[in-house]
Amino acid sequence: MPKEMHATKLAILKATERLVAAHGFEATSLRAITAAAKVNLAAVNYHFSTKDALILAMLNRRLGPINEARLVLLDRFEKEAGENPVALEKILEALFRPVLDEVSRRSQGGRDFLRLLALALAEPSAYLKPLVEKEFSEKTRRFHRALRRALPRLSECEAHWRLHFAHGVFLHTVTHSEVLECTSRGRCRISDPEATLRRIIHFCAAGLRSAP
Amino acid sequence: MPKEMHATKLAILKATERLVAAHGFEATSLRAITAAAKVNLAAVNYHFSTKDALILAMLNRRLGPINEARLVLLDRFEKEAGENPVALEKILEALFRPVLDEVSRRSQGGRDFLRLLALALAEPSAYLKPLVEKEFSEKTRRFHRALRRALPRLSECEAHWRLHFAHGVFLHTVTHSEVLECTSRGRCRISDPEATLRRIIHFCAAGLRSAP
DNA sequence: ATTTGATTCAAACGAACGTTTGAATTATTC
DNA sequence: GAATAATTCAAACGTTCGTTTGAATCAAAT
Repeated sequence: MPKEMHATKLAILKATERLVAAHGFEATSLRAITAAAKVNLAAVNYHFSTKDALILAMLNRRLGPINEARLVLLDRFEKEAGENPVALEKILEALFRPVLDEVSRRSQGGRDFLRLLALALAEPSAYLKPLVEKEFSEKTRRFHRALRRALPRLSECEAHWRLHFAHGVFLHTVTHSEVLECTSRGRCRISDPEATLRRIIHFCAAGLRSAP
Repeated sequence: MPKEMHATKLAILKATERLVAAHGFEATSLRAITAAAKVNLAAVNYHFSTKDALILAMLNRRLGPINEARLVLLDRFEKEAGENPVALEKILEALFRPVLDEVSRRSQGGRDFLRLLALALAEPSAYLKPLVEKEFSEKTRRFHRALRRALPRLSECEAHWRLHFAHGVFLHTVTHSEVLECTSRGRCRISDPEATLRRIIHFCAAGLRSAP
């Protein structure tokens, strides 16, 4: 897909990613984007029709592969487990690792991607709602089922709540890591993704396993 | 303070709260605010100088009392505990209850307030940074100290991480409750604040207590 | 009743926005 | 190499934005 994409289109997407992460959706103008991408202003409307469509294309480019990777990883763990339920820690790893992998894969711009995640979640504009719902709905269903097999004592409702909590731990940790660095006065850093992942999984597993 | 405030100023603040929660900071124009508040457009600049100052005033009006209530509640629990460390569940209650109280106190507009919280956290604009830092820094220090007394086996660094995780559980739960309602297909509702608080505290306490 | 200060108002300011246009340019196809 | 399609470009469109202005209105104090 990226091979077949025009250089202009790709440059616009990359510039959009960087600028939106830094300034937000509304505060990022098409003029700033096209200036950073060194393309003509009208190129945006030519390649993406509208600004909203550009934003959606930019988010989909990143979120699609990540959700796919999550399901692939869960598949692998389920195959490895055979008849047994997948271990709770493995389920959480399948849920969280692909995001952190995406962050560390790209030397720079890793944090940009997390900012976009936080922005898209908080954005009240209606045009992002379908994307967020798609992002959560079908993926969560698979993980919910795996979770219920791993923790059969949990009621269906309780499992939904706790999966929501686990998502909160992860999303808040990675999207607002600067808060942790600030309140700990630099003592805690998120720079090591593997250690961060281990901490998050450990915390969530304990919360998920606790007696209802 | 609200007694001494001019009716115009108050009407602007209330309208701002509602509209910003619905549409975001940038997407909410002063013209929309003043129309909803039934005041003249220039009244905003007269009473608040600038739009940014208006946003800050609106957020401070809500966040200030809540952080105060958190510390007051923690004080009370510490006094009740005497020489002993405050129970972990009490610490978490002091941290989270004041927010949910604020939500249920106002029949309507309760969810508006949570949306504002999520928006302010995600907003990349520089002018909100001081507010977010003030919101977290001094308050977190008090709760961090109480947490270390309750869980002396935790290293200082580990305590910072886990407090950050607990914040994530709470903030994501309340600010994105619609995601939970969607993924659970309506089975889980956040409408009962007391039950929600109990669930969150239970989950976080288990995660915080787990062996390092 | 008059003066003084605070508040409201209609109107306009300049700047920035997303989008459109139509010609110029480049790439592709026959 | 001519014809056709795809892309780029400078310029402008109409709108909306936050802010300012200066007169009008209201309140309080003399």
